[in-house]
Amino acid sequence: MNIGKAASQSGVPAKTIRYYESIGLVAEPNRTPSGYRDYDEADIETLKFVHRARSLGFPIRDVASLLDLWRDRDRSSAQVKALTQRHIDEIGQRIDELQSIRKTLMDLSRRCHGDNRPDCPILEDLAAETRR
Amino acid sequence: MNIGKAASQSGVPAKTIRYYESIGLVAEPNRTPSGYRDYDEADIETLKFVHRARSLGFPIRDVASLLDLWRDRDRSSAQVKALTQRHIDEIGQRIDELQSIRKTLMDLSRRCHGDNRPDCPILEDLAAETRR
DNA sequence: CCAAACCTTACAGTATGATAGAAGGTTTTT
DNA sequence: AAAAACCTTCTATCATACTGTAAGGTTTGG
Repeated sequence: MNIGKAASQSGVPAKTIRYYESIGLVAEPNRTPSGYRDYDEADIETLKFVHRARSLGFPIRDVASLLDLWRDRDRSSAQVKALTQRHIDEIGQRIDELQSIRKTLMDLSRRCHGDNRPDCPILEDLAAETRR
Repeated sequence: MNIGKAASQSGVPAKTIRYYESIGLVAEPNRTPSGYRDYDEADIETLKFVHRARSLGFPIRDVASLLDLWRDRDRSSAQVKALTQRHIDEIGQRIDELQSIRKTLMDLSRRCHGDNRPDCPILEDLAAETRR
């Protein structure tokens, strides 16, 4: 299966597959006599795995770890769970941060008339308030 | 006031001040006879404004707009409010996305024993499930 | 008076993860 | 057989926002 087919089967664009190969995230596939990359079913499963892990926001480094664990028949589920928990925690922190920012903005926005007059607490606060 | 002082007063690192100048976000300040950047109080206020807007997650492009509005005595508060609302919406979308990912991960994690056994629904799902 | 601690510009590199384009070879379709 | 649609490698660029480094000039403190 050539890279175009592998791309449509796995959901990972051909360009991105080559990129993943170049950074060592996925192994180099076999080649046809003419030099085309030749993917088998196992390769496609790997690409799908990577695609799903990325879509869940795992950074490339973590995807590499997950792939290693996936392939390691002696892994403990605790290792996988720990990695996942770390990622969950990081996402939680990002959410908290964004919510705090959003709340501040909404407070500011609520106090702004939003009409034709120029006075605006949003700008006033950006200009003067000492926050955090 | 030289750039080091301006940096400590405003909270924006000297390097970053020069960067902001280079992209046109802030104006070029006066120079001393020897060529040093020379900042006055108004410059510092501008830098503080930028610093606060950035800390609220406004992208540089939006900070530029806010600065323009801040300086425009004829602005309408509606313009500022609209810009802020857009930013609030964007943050809301990012939060929703992260929460959805987090929920999926927590569901997976809950089903994983997290012990010494190798079987792990997290990996199984990454390998096989067709999601979204 | 001289060394430390500033400052200057210019260029390159970091982080993160791709994506685009060029030049040229291969396969498939008509 | 020719054209369309692939594929190859290599290099560069995007987005976003800085940060680091080198080479050299200026100011400040003891």
